[in-house]
Amino acid sequence: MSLEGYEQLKLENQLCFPLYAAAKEVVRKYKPFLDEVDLTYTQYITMMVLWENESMNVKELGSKLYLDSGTLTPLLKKLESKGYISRCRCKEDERNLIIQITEKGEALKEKAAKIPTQMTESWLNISSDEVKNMYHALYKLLSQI
Amino acid sequence: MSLEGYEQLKLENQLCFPLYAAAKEVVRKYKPFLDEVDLTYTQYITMMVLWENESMNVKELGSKLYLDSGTLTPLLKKLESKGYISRCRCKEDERNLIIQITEKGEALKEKAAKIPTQMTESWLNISSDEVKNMYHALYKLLSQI
DNA sequence: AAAAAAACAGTTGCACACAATTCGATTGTT
DNA sequence: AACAATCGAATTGTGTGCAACTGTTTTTTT
Repeated sequence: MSLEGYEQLKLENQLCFPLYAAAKEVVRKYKPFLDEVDLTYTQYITMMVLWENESMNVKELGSKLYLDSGTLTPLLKKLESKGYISRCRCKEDERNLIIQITEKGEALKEKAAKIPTQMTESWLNISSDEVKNMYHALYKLLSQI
Repeated sequence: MSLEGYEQLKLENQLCFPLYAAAKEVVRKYKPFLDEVDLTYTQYITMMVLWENESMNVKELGSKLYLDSGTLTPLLKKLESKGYISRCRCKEDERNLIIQITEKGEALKEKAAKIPTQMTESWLNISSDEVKNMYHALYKLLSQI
């Protein structure tokens, strides 16, 4: 893709744009399913990490999610107010805030388990090879940033 | 990718997550270059559309950018206050707001032309085949949503 | 032990993003 | 012509997302 003059400045010649737009549209596609479990997309991926990990601090959570405390602090308070997680200072090192799933949060896992299936059903037209290739390319890109 | 039980609920088994994370990180990567021309990423892609199209209304702009008036109205006011665009009601149909590039906005194009090159230089490790494949897969995904 | 540096969560300020609603202008229908 | 329906932009409210900064706690240096 080496283009002359202003060609590179065209929206359709940039990889970043479809990446940006597709990410947004996919998140939007999740909304009706997420509404049923009363989670936003960001809250949902946060819960996914916590369903896998008994206990984490904000820093660890942020590095998995590519989010910082500025985003996570209010989001975690919201999840706490919904009763899905608990937030408490680590006794050994008071700088850390330990996030843990509550019973109610654990119970949500069952309802949420349907979501990935519902989503994949809604874009069946993309071949599983394409999904795999995109998946690997995206993780490669992520690792290089 | 047909997985049993809760396997599908793991972050690393979902395509949406690397898509979401990579899009954010790429936008973040743009920031230092965009700072030099005093544009945010969203303002930048808006200007790209306007550099290609003399005159557009908000609706048309939104459909190219996958954005609605709730996002665009304040953003366009900002670009107007910076002097890069003009906003005025269409005389034939007062419902439409016509957006046009100003001379100052046109002049910005030259400075902005460097950005795509600077960006591609910063992730040279991704092969151009991978970029092409990802590009097509993303547009296919977008077209199906 | 005291001072400096680092680590971590929280806060602030700004800029999206989108759903839902409102408002004015235009078009379609009777 | 009068009314209803539609259209396009703007507004409102909520939730991110990030840079920069703050305050507290811990670690490292001196």
